[in-house]
Amino acid sequence: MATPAKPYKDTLNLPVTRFEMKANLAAREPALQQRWQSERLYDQIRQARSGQPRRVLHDGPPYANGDIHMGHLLNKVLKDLVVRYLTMRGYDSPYVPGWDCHGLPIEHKVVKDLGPRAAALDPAQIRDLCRADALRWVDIQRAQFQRLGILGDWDRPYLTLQPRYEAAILDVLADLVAGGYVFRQLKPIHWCPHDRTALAEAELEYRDQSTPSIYVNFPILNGTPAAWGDGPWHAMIWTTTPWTLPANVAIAVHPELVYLGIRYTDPDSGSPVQTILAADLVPKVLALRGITQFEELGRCTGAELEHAQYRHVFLDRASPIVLADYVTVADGTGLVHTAPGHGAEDYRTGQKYGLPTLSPVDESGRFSDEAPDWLRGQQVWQANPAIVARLRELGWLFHDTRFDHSYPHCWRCKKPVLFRATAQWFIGVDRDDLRGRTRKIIDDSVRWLPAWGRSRIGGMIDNRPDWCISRQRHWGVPIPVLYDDRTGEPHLTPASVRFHRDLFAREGADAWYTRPVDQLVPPDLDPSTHPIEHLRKGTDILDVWFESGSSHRAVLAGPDGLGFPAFLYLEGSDQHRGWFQSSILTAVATTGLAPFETVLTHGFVVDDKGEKMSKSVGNALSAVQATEQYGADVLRLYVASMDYADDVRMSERGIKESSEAYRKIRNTFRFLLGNLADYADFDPAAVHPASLHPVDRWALGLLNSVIREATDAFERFEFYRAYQRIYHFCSVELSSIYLDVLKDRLYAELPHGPDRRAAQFALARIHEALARLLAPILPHTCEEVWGFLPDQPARPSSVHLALWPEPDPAFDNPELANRFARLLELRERIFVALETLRKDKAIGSNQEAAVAIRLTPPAAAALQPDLELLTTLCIVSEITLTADPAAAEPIISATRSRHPKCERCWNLRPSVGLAADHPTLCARCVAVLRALEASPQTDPAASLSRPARPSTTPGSTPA
RNA sequence: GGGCGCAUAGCUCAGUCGGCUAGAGCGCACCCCUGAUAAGGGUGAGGUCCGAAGUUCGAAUCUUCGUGCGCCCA
Repeated sequence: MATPAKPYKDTLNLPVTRFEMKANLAAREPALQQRWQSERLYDQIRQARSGQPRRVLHDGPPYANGDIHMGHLLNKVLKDLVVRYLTMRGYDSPYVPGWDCHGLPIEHKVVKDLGPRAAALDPAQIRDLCRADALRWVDIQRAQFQRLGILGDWDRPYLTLQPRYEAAILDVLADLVAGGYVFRQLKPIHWCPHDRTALAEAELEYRDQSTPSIYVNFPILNGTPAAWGDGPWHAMIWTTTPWTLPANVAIAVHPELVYLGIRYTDPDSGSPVQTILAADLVPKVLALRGITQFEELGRCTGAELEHAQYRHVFLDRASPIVLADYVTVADGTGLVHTAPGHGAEDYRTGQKYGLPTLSPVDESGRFSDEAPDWLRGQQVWQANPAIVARLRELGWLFHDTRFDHSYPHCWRCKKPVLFRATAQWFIGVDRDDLRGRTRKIIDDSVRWLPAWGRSRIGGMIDNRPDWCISRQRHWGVPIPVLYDDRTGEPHLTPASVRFHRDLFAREGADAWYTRPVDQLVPPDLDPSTHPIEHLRKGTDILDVWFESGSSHRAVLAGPDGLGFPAFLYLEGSDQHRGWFQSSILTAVATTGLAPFETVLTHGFVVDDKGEKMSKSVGNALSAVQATEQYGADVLRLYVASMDYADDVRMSERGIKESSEAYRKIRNTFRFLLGNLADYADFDPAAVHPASLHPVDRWALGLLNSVIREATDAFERFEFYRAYQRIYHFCSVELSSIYLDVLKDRLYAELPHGPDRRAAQFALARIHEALARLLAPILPHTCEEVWGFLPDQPARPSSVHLALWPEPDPAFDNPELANRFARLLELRERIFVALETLRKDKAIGSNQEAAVAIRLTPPAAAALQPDLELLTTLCIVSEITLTADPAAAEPIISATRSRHPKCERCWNLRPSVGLAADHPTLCARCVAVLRALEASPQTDPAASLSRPARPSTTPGSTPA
């Protein structure tokens, strides 16, 4: 290939490598992943780390539904960075991925797809369809995670639908029952009277509806401020659901709102009425009846009305006025009719004040026997007029009109739903002071990263209500309760739950649906008092948060577990409310310990404007598509580059920028490899430390600091710090300084000579350390690079079996580092001078320049010994130094060198032309050529193309 | 509406205890090289440190109140 014009080019040691500049990750990564799989890399790593100290990152299970999105990508890549780092640090760090397989979204979708046919299927058949759907998504998501290069036990994941997992859930439940935490209580839920079924929030469709709107005066018995004078006083409420009035047990006011006690004259009867209204609403409410005049008899805050008593408008019942901060003056009267059996907020208030939860409505939406005679059997909607008429007749009705508002309807039959109290199962968070004990463990025994995670989850634990663990669905783990249909009495004991646990372990939770009752009777249920013919199976399943919250039992605990507690849980910050909380509650209640030592959270993926990604807005990036287009390593680098403690901005442009950074790193590796192709020919140990140039020792000292800082960053899970440091090293310290400076030595010196070998020694060490440092972030690229390193007996076959790099104290040299810092500062000033020269077209490359520096005499004396080093660092032909007392600041001037240019090394040297046999070369190049001619074994072409590893780089044939 | 957070250059990040003209890399513009070549090198332009008020000799940094955005709850 040598052109006659440049015969000397063939005598240079130019870079040679088969490591391609073009990454082609879309094709290369899947091939590598295939290789890892067939070589069973994960198992090899497990074996290699067997017996080492364990550090387990316990995977929080994603929901098995839909393609993975950027949030999954962020989460799983962060986990992988941790696991790979721990593994390289020598820990036994298994990673068992999991999936959350039960729950409403899958069941809802399955039922929806079935349409009318769903009604004909029994629960077991629905469950079969749900299982098939969940498993299908597990397979899809598994492939998508693997495509990202996530290292884990993908052949043996944990699934919440596995019998062994379902058994573990009941194991936890049994312990909670034994601990006295589990109880049954009425709670209002959305209920469709047409379909006679419970509905989840996600199954409601809100649409506008016209309802009654009535204002009712409740007679107050006592408790109004004394200054307001004698009664009779009233409290005026507003409601759009008259049918819930039979369940009224309180009237809620806002503690800080101002209320007025007023007297107005009823336009119909002409008699005066004294009632209470929120001050802001008095004129508006009175205007409904055309009343413009009223008398203010007193005012007070809502807080002063607390505990006042009133009498129900048509029942013989006294109830209190209570405080609730959700009361507003947006609508109504500022006094809220409260029926805990018919509303979520009302229920919470009822719990707070110990009020009864009344719900005299049956499953078809008719008033039950608990309702007054005159309502019994009526559909609640149809009873509204009767109730209004009764209020009018009794004189309590202030006003009656209509109101249009958004009201929930059933997704299936499209009819309005109601809130109806039903018996639900709970975990009492105040039983045995579970709340307080959990709070103490949160405060004292868990490390939260970032630290505010503690106050976040702590506040949630402090304020959370009892945990309702029952759901009226089919796709989940049944609460194994047997009811006596004569009394409704439930049987749920530690022994009974453990009996069903063992059954589920053998047959899965399906047994509950497929086996007849007589095969489900636990040994502690006495058939003489509870005859089998009177037993019926409970139809509730467990809250899926209870399932995933039991993963510490299913995956960590026990002889086959990964180890309890886990070293780390790592999820999005929404899990303070979700998985972290359900996990710590169940773990504290059953073991007294937190299931994790450290909890690390990340923010959410948002778009380039910082707003959340959503399909409907159209700003969501596809994780699957991005991986295909740019490659997993590019996206992994992107994730590693950002501080994930806060929200993480991701955009197409960001990925492109990450892609650029990737190319820079890849090219740095490529240059290193290109200059190490013949490195296998000699023993690095044979390179004498004294042969290293100062710049080599400087670079190796820098490498030490890179290793230390990256290690420190990984230890703190601050991957972006490691990224910034490593990237800066590649881009600035290597590419633009060290490697640039090294080119003359690498290309022009004798191939096996000490100067070139010294450089290669440094490059090899840098290369190896970089490959390891970047292996967690760029597992594919580093594995590829690893295959190009010269073979050594001690090196593992995969970089992922290798250990994390260690700094070599022999290269720590602060004095040298300081010297270089000063020289590099001077170098920058020189470059500014060269730039002027270049603009003037006086020079092209730095090699053509001659630099003159004037310094004060002491400064000049200090620089003198490093003058040659500075010349090398600047890649100029010569630098002259003059002492000048006037040069307070360095005075730098540059010209084109007057020496001729060496045709081989392109330096401008006075020695060019001195040798008669090589009239266009400098003395150094002449000497190198003569040495090459004298030593027959050094054929640079053959040497440079020798493959580093025969297996991956088949030898090229010397020309 | 409440709880927990975040806000420094177009992007990703530094900025110690309150103390120099607020830094780096990328990107961008311009230039060089053509022996890392769909590479490589250089120079340069980019900042209302989210806003306002306060504390202080001095605030990106501390305090308060806002604004925007996120998660969770209502």
